[in-house]
Amino acid sequence: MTIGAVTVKRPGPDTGLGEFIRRQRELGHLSVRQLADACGISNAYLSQIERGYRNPSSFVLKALADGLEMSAETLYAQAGIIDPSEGEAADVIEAIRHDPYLSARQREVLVEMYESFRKLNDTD
Amino acid sequence: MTIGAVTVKRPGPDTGLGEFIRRQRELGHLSVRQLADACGISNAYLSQIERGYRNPSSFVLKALADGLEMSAETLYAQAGIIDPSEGEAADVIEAIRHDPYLSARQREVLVEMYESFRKLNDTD
DNA sequence: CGAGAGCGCTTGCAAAAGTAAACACTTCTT
DNA sequence: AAGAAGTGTTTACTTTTGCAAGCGCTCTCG
Repeated sequence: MTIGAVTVKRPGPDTGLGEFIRRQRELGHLSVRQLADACGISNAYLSQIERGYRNPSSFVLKALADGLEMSAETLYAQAGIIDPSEGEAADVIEAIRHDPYLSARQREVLVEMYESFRKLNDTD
Repeated sequence: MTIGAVTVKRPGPDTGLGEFIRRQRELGHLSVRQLADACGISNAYLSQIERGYRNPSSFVLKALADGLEMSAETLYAQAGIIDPSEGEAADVIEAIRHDPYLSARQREVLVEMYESFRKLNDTD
């Protein structure tokens, strides 16, 4: 929320998961209603989740992972619901480097594209 | 439940998860109260979960996984909350899909590029 | 200037989660 | 036999989830 020139952090308790969801949604250029519809939940509820006022059930979490087109595990790790060590978020660059079916040139292209995406997201 | 000589399946809807939890609990020789205490939930509630009358939140599910000393993933897979295949192969696609810093669209682009590379290499 | 459509957010309520305190039953002890 | 302590289950209750409907705001279009 913005008041005057200052962005104020809202009170909602423990917004770790909510902020993560919001960031993912914004990266996908989706409105609250669009993502909520895609997940089959109400926009009101999604808004509350993102600001940490509601604590989604496992089913809603699953729907959110699907709606965000991401692994449910990644979302659960963010929610602190599984240990990050379980189903470790594998490093993309490492995986590309170790893939025996790619050429050196192809590996280079993929890594560069991945890194440029990451850089783009930083400046959003 | 047993009536006469016949074991009758109780009405509770969709007992897949509940039956799994009960089996695991019995394998560990724990009573309902013991497991419930270990999980920080009420014994009444655990009883209801096992018989499919309640639908535990993600936090309760996590607590149950801990109480049963099993991977949360395994339990979530049983609950139908994650795809059982998730979290196994740490190949490039998995790594991309797990990366929390990419947008859905970016993940899609990277996966498509990777797959087209693989396809190209097949016909060599 | 309206009118309409989009945005995120608030409110009030129905439905479900989750608990405390019982119940009925078995088993072991005195 | 009576009591204590264990088992799983039921009931009555409070709290939280999740939604429909609306609010206030901004932006675009005729």
